[in-house]
Amino acid sequence: MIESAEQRLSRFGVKPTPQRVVILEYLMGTEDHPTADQVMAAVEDKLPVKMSRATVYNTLNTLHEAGVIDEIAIEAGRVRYDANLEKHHHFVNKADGRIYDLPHEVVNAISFQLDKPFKMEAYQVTFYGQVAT
Amino acid sequence: MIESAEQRLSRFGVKPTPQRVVILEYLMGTEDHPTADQVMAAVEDKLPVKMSRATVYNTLNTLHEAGVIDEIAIEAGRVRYDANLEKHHHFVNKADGRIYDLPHEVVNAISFQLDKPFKMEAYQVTFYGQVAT
DNA sequence: TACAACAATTAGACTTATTCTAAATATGTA
DNA sequence: TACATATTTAGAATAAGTCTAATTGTTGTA
Repeated sequence: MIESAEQRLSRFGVKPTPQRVVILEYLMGTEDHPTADQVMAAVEDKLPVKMSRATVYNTLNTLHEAGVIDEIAIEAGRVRYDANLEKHHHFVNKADGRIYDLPHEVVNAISFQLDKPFKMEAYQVTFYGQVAT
Repeated sequence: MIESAEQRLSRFGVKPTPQRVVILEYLMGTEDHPTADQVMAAVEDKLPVKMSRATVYNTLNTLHEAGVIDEIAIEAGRVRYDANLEKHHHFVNKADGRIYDLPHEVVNAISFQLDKPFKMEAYQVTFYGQVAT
């Protein structure tokens, strides 16, 4: 059974206000990794009253801090958001900068050695290349 | 023998103006991954006349487009620059966002399978965690 | 139900990073 | 030298994101 936006918010202890639900629903329903601007455009008509820019940014930050969504900084100059909480990697299309999620299993095995001062908690592989159309 | 900034610029077919040399020298001489602002502060006194903000940004873009330096977008909101052209990976210190270069060999082996539309040209591993002080 | 206490949202001003513009300088070549 | 081209410049403009202070919504308790 697929989790609803409300359920996900409750699971992370974030009160499900209409604004938060609408934004999270959008993020959970897209394969893209939208910027704050794109989120704002997408939810414009989803509530009786257009929500303010501050609310969109506040909400994205709140959701990110609570662990409900991920922030992606791969591209210069803007942050993108990702509701896919499964461990995964990214593929960046050099042609247009589009970012694709890759299931965690595309990396079958990785072995590395981090010495002395580095204590690794997580890692992520970013692939760059072309996506055949 | 270590390559000078001038030599590197010529190697990439970029005319070595004083401004470009000064900026590249700074980047080649630091382990950090400075932002445009940090570059600007660092080169402030290196030429008889303080160079303009536009020049710093222009130069960083020119160098990046020519392949002389890398752009790093790991952190939200600002771009960092890296004159280390060796293949390498990154370690992000969760505490302060500081980015460390890791030699390419810390990843001994990686095996992955990218199917259908993805044609990989490069990959990079980003590690997140703590750096012991 | 009524109210205090707190949480969330809002418009718009503000900040910060970066780009643009048009003029001024420098450089290279005939 | 003289012209074309490339580079640098100051400052205005843009874009992404944050802050402020006021307003609205929600919750728990008497």
